[in-house]
Amino acid sequence: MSVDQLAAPDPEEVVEAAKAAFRDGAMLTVQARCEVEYEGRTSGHLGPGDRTLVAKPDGTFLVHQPTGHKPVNWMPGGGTVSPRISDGDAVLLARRTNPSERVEARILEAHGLTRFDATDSATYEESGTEAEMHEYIEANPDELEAGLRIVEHERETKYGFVDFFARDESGTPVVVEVKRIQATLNHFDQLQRYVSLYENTNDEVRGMLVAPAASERVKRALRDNGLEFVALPEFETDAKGSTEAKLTDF
Amino acid sequence: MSVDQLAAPDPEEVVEAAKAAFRDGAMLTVQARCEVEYEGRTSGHLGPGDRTLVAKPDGTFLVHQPTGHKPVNWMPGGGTVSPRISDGDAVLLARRTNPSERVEARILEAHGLTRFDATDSATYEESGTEAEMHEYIEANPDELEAGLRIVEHERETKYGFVDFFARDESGTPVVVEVKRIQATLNHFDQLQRYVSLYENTNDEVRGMLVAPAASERVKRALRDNGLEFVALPEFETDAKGSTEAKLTDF
DNA sequence: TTTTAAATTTCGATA
DNA sequence: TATCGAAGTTTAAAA
Repeated sequence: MSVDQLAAPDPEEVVEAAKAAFRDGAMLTVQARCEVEYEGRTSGHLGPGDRTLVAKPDGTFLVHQPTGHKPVNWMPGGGTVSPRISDGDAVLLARRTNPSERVEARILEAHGLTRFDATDSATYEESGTEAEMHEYIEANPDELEAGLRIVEHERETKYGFVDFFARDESGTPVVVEVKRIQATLNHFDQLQRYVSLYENTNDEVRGMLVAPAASERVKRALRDNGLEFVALPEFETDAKGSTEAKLTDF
Repeated sequence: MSVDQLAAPDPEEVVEAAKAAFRDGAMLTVQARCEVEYEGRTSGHLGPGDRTLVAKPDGTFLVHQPTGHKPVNWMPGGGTVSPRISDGDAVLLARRTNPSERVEARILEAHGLTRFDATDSATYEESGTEAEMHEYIEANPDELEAGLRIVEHERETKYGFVDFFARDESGTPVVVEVKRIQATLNHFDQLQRYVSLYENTNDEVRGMLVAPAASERVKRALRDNGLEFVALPEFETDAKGSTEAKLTDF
């Protein structure tokens, strides 16, 4: 069986099970009342409460409260998790270097513990990414503007990469920045930076921000600075249709 | 006891336990071989493999592979998770609206299941944030430059918020952008955007990027555009010292 | 509800 | 190894 469960383990059992799991490359999940300390890029403390702790063989360590998407404390992979007894409690210490940081969970009471010898060779296959949007634009530049020709994709400049370098019908250079999501002021910044680069060497250059949508403030910033916004609403995606379809299963 | 564990539950047991947990506001953790589908802002598929599934009472749903910090699939809180039997398998469907999206985990084989009636009233207390850096600068403007006076904190402009609006010893306006981490080109962009606003109405304006450090590329971009970088190295934080101190515990 | 910017962002690609 | 930009980013605060 690939799973071993312990109910209400005492501190020594927690440490033994954790050591064995890490040695064997198994995932560890602990339901516990615990306190947590973090020290690293910032520092913080979390007082006693019930949380689900997850430790992975790659050094990932997660502390999940009963609500919220993000773990309240965590350590990304690359480091190590070491179990020990301290002042009579089981303590899980996750550490890494570069940046140097540590999360320490003091287990005041372990309610449950599960060791999971998991094997997973599958990789996540995703579609609908910005890369696909690039492919679409490269194949259909007319969708942005009639007569637009793509000259170069991902052109490197002194200060960064331009998504597309193009020319319009009259041959004027056009810098194109593409976003998969609603455009933000930071995206405007990026485009502005690229365009100002070309303006230093070439007076005639257009800047075009392409996204499914943009807020009014972003549109005004673009307009005020002689830049253009092109909406590609067909790239707005949600699961409304498919959700409704599946709901008929019920 | 606040934890109930099942070993190798069959599909009906999984669905019953999940329904009961969601009804009672308990956390649910399942170790299982499963397949996962996502449809929403993008779409994706994950073939069969061993993962740890976590469902929270607020609708949060996480699918964790044996490696990596981020869940391979997830649903943030605010929606619902509904269990059912489909083609003989237990299926957990997490949905939400705005944006409309869904994650469906088909459990091919449940190795373990834990229901956790968790109560956690503690909140995370953190220090070392950008807000604290702002407080420090407001109290110690001389650290940025002798004679600098802070005129306004978080001044709103047409294109966004300026961290500090200040004046130097000779009365020249200074726009100050503060970053807690090493400065990036995007941070330079932001400062450039704010400064260009004032340049339209006032020829004399200085732009100052304040951060613990900056890459050479960022420093060059600032220099080339008449902007300034001020290093506050005392805000570089890591846990090196404290980690080494604690290591003496071993 | 929408917008805005921070985040212990993480992650992947690239030089 | 550093740097840069995307992300199903999430989250919290402000308008």
